Amino acid sequence: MSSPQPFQRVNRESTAGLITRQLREAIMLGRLEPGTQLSEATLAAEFGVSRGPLREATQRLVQEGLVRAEPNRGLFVKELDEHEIRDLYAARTAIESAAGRTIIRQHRHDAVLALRAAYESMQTVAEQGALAELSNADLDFHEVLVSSAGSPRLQRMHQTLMVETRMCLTALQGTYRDPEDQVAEHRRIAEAIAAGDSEALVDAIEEHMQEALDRLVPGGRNAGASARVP
Amino acid sequence: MSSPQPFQRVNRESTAGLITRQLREAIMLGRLEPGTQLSEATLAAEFGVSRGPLREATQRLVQEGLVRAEPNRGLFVKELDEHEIRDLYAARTAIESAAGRTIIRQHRHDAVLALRAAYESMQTVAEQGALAELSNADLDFHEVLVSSAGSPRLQRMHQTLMVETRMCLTALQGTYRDPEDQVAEHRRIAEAIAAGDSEALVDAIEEHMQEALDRLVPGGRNAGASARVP
DNA sequence: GATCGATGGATTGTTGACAATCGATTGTAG
DNA sequence: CTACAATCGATTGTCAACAATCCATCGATC
Repeated sequence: MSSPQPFQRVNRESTAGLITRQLREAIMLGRLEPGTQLSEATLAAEFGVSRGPLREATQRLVQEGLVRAEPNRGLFVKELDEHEIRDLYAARTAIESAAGRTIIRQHRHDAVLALRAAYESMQTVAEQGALAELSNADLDFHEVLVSSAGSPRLQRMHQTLMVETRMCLTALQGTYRDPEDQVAEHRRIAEAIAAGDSEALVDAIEEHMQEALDRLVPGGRNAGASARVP
Repeated sequence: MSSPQPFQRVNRESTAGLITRQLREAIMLGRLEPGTQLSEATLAAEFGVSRGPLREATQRLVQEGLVRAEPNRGLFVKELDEHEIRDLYAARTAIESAAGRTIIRQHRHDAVLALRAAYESMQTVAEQGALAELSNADLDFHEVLVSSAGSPRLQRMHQTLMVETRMCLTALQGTYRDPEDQVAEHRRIAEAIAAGDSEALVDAIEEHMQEALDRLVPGGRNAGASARVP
């Protein structure tokens, strides 16, 4: 046997899949603003397909939580309020902590190397002052973190969360933050894993998420899901 | 203003939603055995609807991971191999630990009460010797655990995992286990939360999941996702 | 003047038929 | 008897038209 996979399976992605990707990206990057109504007929015409595949695509996005469907009313791009954003980051904390703990438990040195490479890549673009690229490198780091855990389910759940995260980042585009701090937080996460210190890892991730939240929801302070008593 | 929600919104569930639920339940309870091919035409005829809504329903299940779609071949009920089951329980560990930690962090005494009620309910059915009911009560406990955390995203991810869990339980229907142990494990989880001890909580959940794994995959021992070196 | 009811426009929800694709079967040549 | 090629059946993928539903606007009545 020569190479294990001489050729990649010819990828005949379904049209629904293609449309899903395009729509998801449009939402993610803010090209479709939150709250916008999506007309099936209009979109179908724009994509040059029938309403069948398009409907399938939008239904996927509904299930991903990026689109809200009001029965017999229409489809609307999901709007993320403060509550939603908090929940998003809580969920990310859960997934990414679990991923990190898994890596630690399995002594995955290759994962550590990949994570170091990821934050060093952040460092590089940070020094170049490419803020947009830094954002991508940031997301890449988290992607590497979760994919290194080798859990398809965690990874799939995380992907959805990362799309929403990108929505948030798009929303506060322009806000400045010290790139060095940003890189440092990720280094701290990676090195906690390298050191096999689960507690330090969870602390690092929780603080990292809190940091992000503070920039996204400047007003609200602690207040978990409850806030029943003032 | 009288009651905050005098009446619940009239629930006109879409036909696709109804079909999705029915199919999901059939898969969950083993009425549709893993590996079975699902014919759109046949199913549509059985449900008495067109292929449109039915297709939408199956696509949802595909995205939930309960059904595998081979392009131009057909739909097949997902089969859970050992690897999948391990991943499933790893993902559950992640979600449920996070849920528990959230409850602890927010000092949600109501959640503790709900959890105690849940395992006491287990205790009751265990004493009555109703094994099928005990299974349900078991799943209920975990449902309460995650829903108490008040995170829509964690809860949604968990629901999917619980359906797969039910598939597993259906598969090993008939295997006996000491009900007292089963209840005790859940009590330990609940009391770790009551005590606010995050570490004890995670330990309890991890052992609980390991216990379940041991019964589901008797052959395989540790071996995470790797098993590279014997 | 305010409330209730009817009409209109637009949207989704649903349907049945058509086309493209794939795997298995069968037939044929070597 | 084996290997290859064409055919066949079945399935999904796709489409355009139809029906049902909802919201907004407008008019009538109290």
